[in-house]
Amino acid sequence: MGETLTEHENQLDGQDQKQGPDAGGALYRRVAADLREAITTGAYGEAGRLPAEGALAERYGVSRGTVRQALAVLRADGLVTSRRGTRRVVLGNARVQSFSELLSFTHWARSMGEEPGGQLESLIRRPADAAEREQLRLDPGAEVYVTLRLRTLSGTPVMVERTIYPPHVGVLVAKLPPDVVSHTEHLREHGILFTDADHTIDVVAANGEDAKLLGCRRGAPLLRERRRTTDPTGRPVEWSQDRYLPGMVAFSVHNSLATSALSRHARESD
Amino acid sequence: MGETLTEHENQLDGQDQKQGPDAGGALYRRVAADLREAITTGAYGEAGRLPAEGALAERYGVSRGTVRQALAVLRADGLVTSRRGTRRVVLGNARVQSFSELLSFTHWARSMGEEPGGQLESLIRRPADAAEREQLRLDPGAEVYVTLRLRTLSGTPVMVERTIYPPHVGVLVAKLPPDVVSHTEHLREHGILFTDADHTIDVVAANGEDAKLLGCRRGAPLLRERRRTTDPTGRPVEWSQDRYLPGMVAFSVHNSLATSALSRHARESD
DNA sequence: GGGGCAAAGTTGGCTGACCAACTTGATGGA
DNA sequence: TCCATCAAGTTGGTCAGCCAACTTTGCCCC
Repeated sequence: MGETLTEHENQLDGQDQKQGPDAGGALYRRVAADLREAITTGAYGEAGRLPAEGALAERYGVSRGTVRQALAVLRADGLVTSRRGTRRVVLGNARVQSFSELLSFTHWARSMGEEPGGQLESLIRRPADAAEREQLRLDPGAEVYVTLRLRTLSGTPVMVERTIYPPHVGVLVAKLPPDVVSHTEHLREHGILFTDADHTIDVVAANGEDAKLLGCRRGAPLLRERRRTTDPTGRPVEWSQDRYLPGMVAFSVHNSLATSALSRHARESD
Repeated sequence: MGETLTEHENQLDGQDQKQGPDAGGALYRRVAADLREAITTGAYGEAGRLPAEGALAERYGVSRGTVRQALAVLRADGLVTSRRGTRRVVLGNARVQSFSELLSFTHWARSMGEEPGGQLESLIRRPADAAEREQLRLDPGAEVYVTLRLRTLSGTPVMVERTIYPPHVGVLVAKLPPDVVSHTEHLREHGILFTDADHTIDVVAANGEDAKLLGCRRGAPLLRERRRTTDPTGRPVEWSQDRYLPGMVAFSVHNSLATSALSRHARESD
């Protein structure tokens, strides 16, 4: 009971417990956000112990179940441990970005204080091949929109992005001016939402096109991320293949016995 | 109400609702396992809708809260969507492996039906440098154990593994014969548990040592995975750097607005 | 001092209940 | 026919309570 925190000590002040404009509307999200803040600023120390669930519940004026929900978020992000019988322990200062920073090159760049750029090299419409129909769950005979873009950070080329869009998304992309930086943002404003994504990360050699755009040798190694994104209803909205120059980017994941989402697997035929 | 499933229709048969020897002890884990089975075998169709939470609760004879806990697992694995107002939809057949398959080269290889091998090239004990003390949370003056191993799949070299162990783990590793395939398994039997891991994935060029062991050119691109693993108490037990030959392996992640754990970030200095 | 043991503290798991927010489909009117 | 409205169905979120399993601490006894 002798714990005295200089901050994070009162019960979610602001707006009479209504949804404040800063934090997420749900109670457990606000508790999670507050605890995350407290942890990353070192309020509990490097490997310190968190207060008990009951104590947190009392402090925030919520039920223990809500606190548990909040802590589950932090556990999934790899911020704290979680085992029966003992208090939670701070694991690390893992800064896990928002979902959008992973999906949108633009958001990611801006969050680092860099200026993102994108130049559309080509946009064509053509019938989908078998693999594309499979990935985007399209009927035989359906068409797809294929874009090729060179992405830059503060002017220097970083990544080549090849994206396949299903028709209902492609028509919107096709209407965009070629110098629009963020397709994702534009699509969101037109009601196309991105909620789930599967990522696969490996290494490939640069082909002629990659080499010309990125200014590297043909055959030079590139970090490749393939991504299939779906909307809230589960409908695929994008199938993209991004190729990064080495040394510019790395991908980070946390996984644990509790919640694992990453998997290593043998590369299937390309 | 007209749903008739040929399987997965009764209430978790076996052992009088006690923890069966096959499934996880917790009730929600068994429900999750059963639903995963049903989904991956296509019982609900490609993009079909799952039964309502209430219906599942009744079917399995558990409360709705338990069903929700089970479904949260599937949602985190990217198997189903989850939005307010409508039934859950099957997202994909994502086969997410167990935590151990990611941490242990041996487990991973065996799960693919390949024969893993490992040859210890060197094992030395020396004072930890600043970075190692930081990663493994060691006191100044502490020593570390450094291993270098060449990993093979069915005889062919695949990966070079450099692992830094803190003293309490290193002493155990040092006692192992040089041809032990799975260090992880051996350590687990001696009470060293692996529960949480942070992974960072990027590309590096092979140095002279890599080239000699893997049989590739110096400067050839390798897929690098750096991993820091901790035990249940949050204490670091390993800091490893694995370098894979390209084309042999890829990493997969699922993330969503609900649960995001992956992050892309600019590469800091090496 | 050391080892075993009991008790307190803490998280995991499960239940039942309630309301809010949202989606979908049907109904009915312009 | 088309559109607005409404009602039913469904998931999200929160609460209170209970017990089990586990860890840690401190006590007692040898």
